Amino acid sequence: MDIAVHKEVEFSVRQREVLDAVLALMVEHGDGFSMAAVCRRASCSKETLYNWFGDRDGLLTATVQWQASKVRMPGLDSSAVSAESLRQALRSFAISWLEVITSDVSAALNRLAVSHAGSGKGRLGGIVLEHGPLAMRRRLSPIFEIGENAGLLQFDAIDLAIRTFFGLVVADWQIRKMLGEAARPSASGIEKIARRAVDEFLLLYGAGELKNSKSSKE
Amino acid sequence: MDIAVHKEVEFSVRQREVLDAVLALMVEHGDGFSMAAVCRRASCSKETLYNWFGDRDGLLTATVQWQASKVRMPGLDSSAVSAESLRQALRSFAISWLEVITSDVSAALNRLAVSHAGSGKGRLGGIVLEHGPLAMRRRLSPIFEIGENAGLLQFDAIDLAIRTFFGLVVADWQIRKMLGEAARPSASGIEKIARRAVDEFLLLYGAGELKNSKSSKE
DNA sequence: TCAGTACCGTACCGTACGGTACATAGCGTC
DNA sequence: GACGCTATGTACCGTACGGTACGGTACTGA
Repeated sequence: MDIAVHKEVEFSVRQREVLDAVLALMVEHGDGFSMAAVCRRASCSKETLYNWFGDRDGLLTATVQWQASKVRMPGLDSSAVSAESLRQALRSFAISWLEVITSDVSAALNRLAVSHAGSGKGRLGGIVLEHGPLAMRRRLSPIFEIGENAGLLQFDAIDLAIRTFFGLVVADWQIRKMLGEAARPSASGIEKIARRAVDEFLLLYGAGELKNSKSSKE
Repeated sequence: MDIAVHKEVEFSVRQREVLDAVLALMVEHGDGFSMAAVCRRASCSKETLYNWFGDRDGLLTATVQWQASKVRMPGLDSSAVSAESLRQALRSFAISWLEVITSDVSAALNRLAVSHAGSGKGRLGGIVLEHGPLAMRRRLSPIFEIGENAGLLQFDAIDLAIRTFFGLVVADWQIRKMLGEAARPSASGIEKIARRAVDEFLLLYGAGELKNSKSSKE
């Protein structure tokens, strides 16, 4: 699952400015912006654009990678894991994830990737898949294993448990956001959603003291 | 929630042929097909196309509605509901839903709607949202209420329960499909997924004899 | 001072596409 | 057989966009 190339691309300051301009345009117009519009927005010339990124697809790819490189996810310290720290880790993971997928930038990126995957035009779909659902699985895996080894989680197959976690957290938020339903839950709303999702998840897969223990109000 | 207009549109046989051609093109090329391509595929003239559907957006809208009108979902007879019949209803609902969202046609449609929602171009996003997640909620609602009245289900808020059901069933299948991950679960695979999702759901929201009762192998 | 480099701004080219106009053909009706 | 109706096929127009070319400018380093 980790065979995909994680080419770490470095961009200059100026290039990052350009890519941020592209991100802004994506949020505003989806795929419907021209290279000329990028130049206007970023105050750069077309030639520079083509020198740096090759063609339009290259520019979009770079933009996706640039955005992906910004996203970081919380981890879990394996040395001192307790019922509460595990619950907290899952919860903040869920919060981060919900914040990402309901953000305008992420929605725009996902829209772009999805439509490119449909046109079979490039690797954008693969890249976003790699940095989206698959990255979530990769990052969640060690946390789950730590939990299992500590006797706090119990599952037959880690893949299925992770998928369940994904489903409980994301539910229909992502697809509704992508389909243009404007409202994004507030910060406290997201926290509530995450809390509930984690509680439900632990009802299903918690073990020992985590099972059936309601979340603390902290 | 039911305020949206369900304009039942009738199409002639010939028009349906054209719309099916559009569907096929969508599956193959996403949004990247021309009106001329539609004409070639359907052996009709541009003028006819524009007479019938107004413009490109109208054609796409009609196509989405035509496809949506094809999808039907299983219901539940409220008179004789038992633990087993409710479980079965949920299960076949889950199976139908999974079959729909992992189909190529649905993926193509969702891609289109999603990218149009991003460009703010039309009502496609709203239409698909209406016939997708929101339709699922609408159709699931009465089933849940029947279950609650029969003492088979127990939830604090029906909306949240439905969202949980959605999450457990759909999980990451839809987004991965939309992002171009080719593999679609087999029929028996889908059944397994549905069975597991319903089991998990009933662990969380089942009451009485449904709670903690593992699913029968039927 | 001058060459080299990196970038900006803009004009330009080819093409593809949405949409329109028109000429033509099948077909039912009187 | 003349008519309206509907649909096909094709030729055409305007435009928008991807991509290229080129002149001009600022900076760097010898």
